[in-house]
Amino acid sequence: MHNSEAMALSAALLAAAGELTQRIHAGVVARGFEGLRPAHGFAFARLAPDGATVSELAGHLGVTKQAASQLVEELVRKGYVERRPHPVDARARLVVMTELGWACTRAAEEAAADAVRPWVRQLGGRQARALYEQLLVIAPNGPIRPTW
Amino acid sequence: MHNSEAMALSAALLAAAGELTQRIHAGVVARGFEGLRPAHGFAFARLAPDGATVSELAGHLGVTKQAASQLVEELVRKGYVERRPHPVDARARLVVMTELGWACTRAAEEAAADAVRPWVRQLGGRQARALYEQLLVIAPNGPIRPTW
DNA sequence: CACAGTGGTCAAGCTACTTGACCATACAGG
DNA sequence: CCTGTATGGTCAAGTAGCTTGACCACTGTG
Repeated sequence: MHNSEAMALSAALLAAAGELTQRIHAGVVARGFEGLRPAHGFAFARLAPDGATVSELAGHLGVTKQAASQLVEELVRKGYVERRPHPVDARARLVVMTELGWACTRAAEEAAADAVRPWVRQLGGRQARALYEQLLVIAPNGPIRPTW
Repeated sequence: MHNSEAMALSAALLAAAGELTQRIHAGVVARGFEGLRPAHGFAFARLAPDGATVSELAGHLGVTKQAASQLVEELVRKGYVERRPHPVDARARLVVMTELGWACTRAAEEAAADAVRPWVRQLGGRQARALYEQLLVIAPNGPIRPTW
């Protein structure tokens, strides 16, 4: 694969990621969840299983813990998450999603499905799954960096 | 494809794009081009063939023309591009790359090739090309949005 | 030749991030 | 059992890159 092709692949990857982000965000807004940014969705993805601390969130988002703390504060104010005392570490606070947060996550999943659907139609289900698996191979579970 | 899978695909796509951006940027810096951000590379990609106007650049980057103008001003100050009178429209100014700009672009292509190489090794050349072509299908030539 | 549309820049404001300082708690070593 | 260092979290202030708004130069159509 030549240098120029590598560059073209990068551009295509970035364009696809940007468009997808935009579509999901638009879908979430259309479902009535306002005042949120894509970065909040990435935070939800990390919080969803069992909650997380601010520091873990910061690592996941690729920002400082101060920035993550501000983001959490904003989500608390809007009712999507709440801070609870950490069960085993009295320094830490476990951030968990509220029912509203879960509802927003479900909306995001629906929006993601809507956004991906035309791709599946164009590629076919088999190739769409191949795309997914290829992406998993090359980016196992790295941090998601909302800002470049 | 279920909702949760669509979300996972999105996350994988975003993680891959973010990691790739970071690697290319690091490679460019390592080759001696400092004071640049990834967004500048996306600008170069649009300027490379025949130059472009500020408005075209703004459309490509998904920002206002004021922001694009500031970005161009910065690149001019650092010697990567220069503004020339537009050949057919006296209102417009054609932004073209200098020799330094071309050198930086070549460095970025090398860095992109370095970043993509491990993926090609893991996936195999055949699947890597398939990945590229799948991405072209789903994101033909949309704008690149550096910031979310 | 009037006038709406477009290309570009200047200026001011906003927002999400950063760095720096600080406190509370954890934990390992004397 | 202290003491020193590391870690989790927040407060405060500064910053970078974007936005909106205003404006001028030029285009092109009626």
